[in-house]
Amino acid sequence: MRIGDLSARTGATTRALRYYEEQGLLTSTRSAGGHRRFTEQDVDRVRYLQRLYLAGLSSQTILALLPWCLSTPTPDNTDAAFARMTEEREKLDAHIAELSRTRDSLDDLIAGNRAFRASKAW
Amino acid sequence: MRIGDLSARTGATTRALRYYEEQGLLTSTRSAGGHRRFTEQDVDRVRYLQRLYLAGLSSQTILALLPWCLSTPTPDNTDAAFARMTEEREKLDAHIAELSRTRDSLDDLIAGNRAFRASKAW
DNA sequence: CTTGAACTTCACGTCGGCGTCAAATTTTAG
DNA sequence: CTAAAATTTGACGCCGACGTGAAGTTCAAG
Repeated sequence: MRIGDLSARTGATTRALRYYEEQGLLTSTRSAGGHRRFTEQDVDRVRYLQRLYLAGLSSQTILALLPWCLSTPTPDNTDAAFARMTEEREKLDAHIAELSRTRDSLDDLIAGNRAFRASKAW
Repeated sequence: MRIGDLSARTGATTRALRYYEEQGLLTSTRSAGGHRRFTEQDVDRVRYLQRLYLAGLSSQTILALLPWCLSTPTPDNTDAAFARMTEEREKLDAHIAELSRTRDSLDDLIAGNRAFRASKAW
């Protein structure tokens, strides 16, 4: 599969796909002329990457988790990945909590507005 | 009050305060020599700005909401501000939901790891 | 009056995830 | 075989909320 095909099937731009490879999140073989060749598995992989990006994880974080996610676990990387994932989960949790607080304060503003509108007969 | 005082009382750096003014979120009078003069009200105003920034709102968004928050409401800007706030709230909600899904999938990965570790006697 | 702290404007640096243009090459269709 | 489409690498652009000097001016204290 060529890069344009992978792009069409995942929705990621070709630029994004090259960026993913540059970051070590995606690998490819090359044709005689140097063009990238991707496989069916890469479609799933890119979709997975997109989910992680959408989740607010950075390339570095994804890179740290990906080896474990995609390869056969070994004692070494299992321990490290476990620690890293737990750490990320906690960060994510904190992030969610912060956003929730923000939402609440926004709700306060909205409630104030609503009350104000209700008290007035425009 | 000078910019350093306002900085000390709000925790915002002087750079940030000048940036707020540049963005139209804060106003000041000037001394004969051109130095900014702030009032007690500005302390509250900056703290309010900080809350909104902490809430993840951009300068542009804040700028759109501020007229309503700080001035006498009129029917026009009340409606606009209400719409804007509601919109922001929904974006935030969607973002939170997305992060929650990611956290869940991360939990799945962690659970898988844990089970794997438990099944092995290293 | 002098010192030095506080202040002024100007303007480049930062980070991440790409967008976008450019010139050269490769692949594919006819 | 040729023209056109796809792909390659390289490199600058962008956004947002400031950080971080730099060079010059002003203010408050002794």
